[in-house]
Amino acid sequence: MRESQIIFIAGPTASGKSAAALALASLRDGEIINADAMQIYRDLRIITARPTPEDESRAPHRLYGVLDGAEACSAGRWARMAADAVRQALARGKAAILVGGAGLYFKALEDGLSPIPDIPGEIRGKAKARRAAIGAAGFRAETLARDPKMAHLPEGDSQRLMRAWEVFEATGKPLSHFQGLPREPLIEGDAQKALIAPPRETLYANCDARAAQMFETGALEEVDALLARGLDPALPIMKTLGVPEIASFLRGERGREDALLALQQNTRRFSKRQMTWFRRQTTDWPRFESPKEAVAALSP
RNA sequence: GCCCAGGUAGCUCAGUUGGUAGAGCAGCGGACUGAAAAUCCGCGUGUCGGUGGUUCGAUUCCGCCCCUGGGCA
Repeated sequence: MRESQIIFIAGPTASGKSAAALALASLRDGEIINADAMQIYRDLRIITARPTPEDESRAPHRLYGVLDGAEACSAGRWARMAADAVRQALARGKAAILVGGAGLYFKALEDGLSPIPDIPGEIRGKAKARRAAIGAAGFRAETLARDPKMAHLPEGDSQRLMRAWEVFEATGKPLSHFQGLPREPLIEGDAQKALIAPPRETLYANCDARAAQMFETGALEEVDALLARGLDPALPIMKTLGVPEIASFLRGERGREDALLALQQNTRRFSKRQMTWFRRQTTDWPRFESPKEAVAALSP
């Protein structure tokens, strides 16, 4: 019996996932599919640590830089695109190697998401305006009136409260109603999984070094170009790690060194959050301290 | 060498008229169903420089020592 042709490689930022995927792609004759929330946008190659054009040419890479920054991706949209990419790879007789740091994305693909109708974009603005008008506490109360099962959400969790508010606004039914419906996995069969979880010290050192390197290799120019587009600041791409930090430097609000330190710190915090997710949510994934070990374990 | 000011959490500091201490930042833990590189929630982690003394009790008062900064020589 041969191993699964679907492979999941997850890990926090700067853990060496991309290199592991590339190594595996040649060993397993696979196509690499992005499972990262920001590398999907084409505007920010450097700051999202997307594989270089040379690396991308060494094996098929899917879902990298396929969306314009003016678009908003989502876990659901990604999962549908990823499911297609997996099917296509398998149809070509290739392994599908999904790599990324977005735990929710893997979960969405593997378990499926509840069947919730698409919510029109305008409703988001409506929710935002409503919250601004009646305040955080009032907005939470109004949302709980629409969906009492959201009571576990603190008033500060604007995003989840707005989501619940929006779903009711658009469908007339509580979000929890939809969440109670069965979910359908978007892929067939089990995937082979590997979590790359380097020791914290190593991980943090990698985060720091990589951020410094980004500053030396065009990160500032890249963000400058993004800002020049004048996109809606609420778009996901505008919240990419490094964009706010570098933007404030470009505006003259802080020094370059200060911006770098902030990016390094925020990157470390991000990787810590990712590790919390993986540690708690992917308990059944085999873990490896280095990309090398993960590759070895997944090799044919 | 002398004088002065300090030595309290990883950092910057507050404080205790004597009852073993608390803020900010940093850090750590956690939640997570279409914004997830997002959005939130929680948690002081400490030989109060060292050592003697006074005291029922010293981080606090006193002596000596060590260290740091400034001044005078």
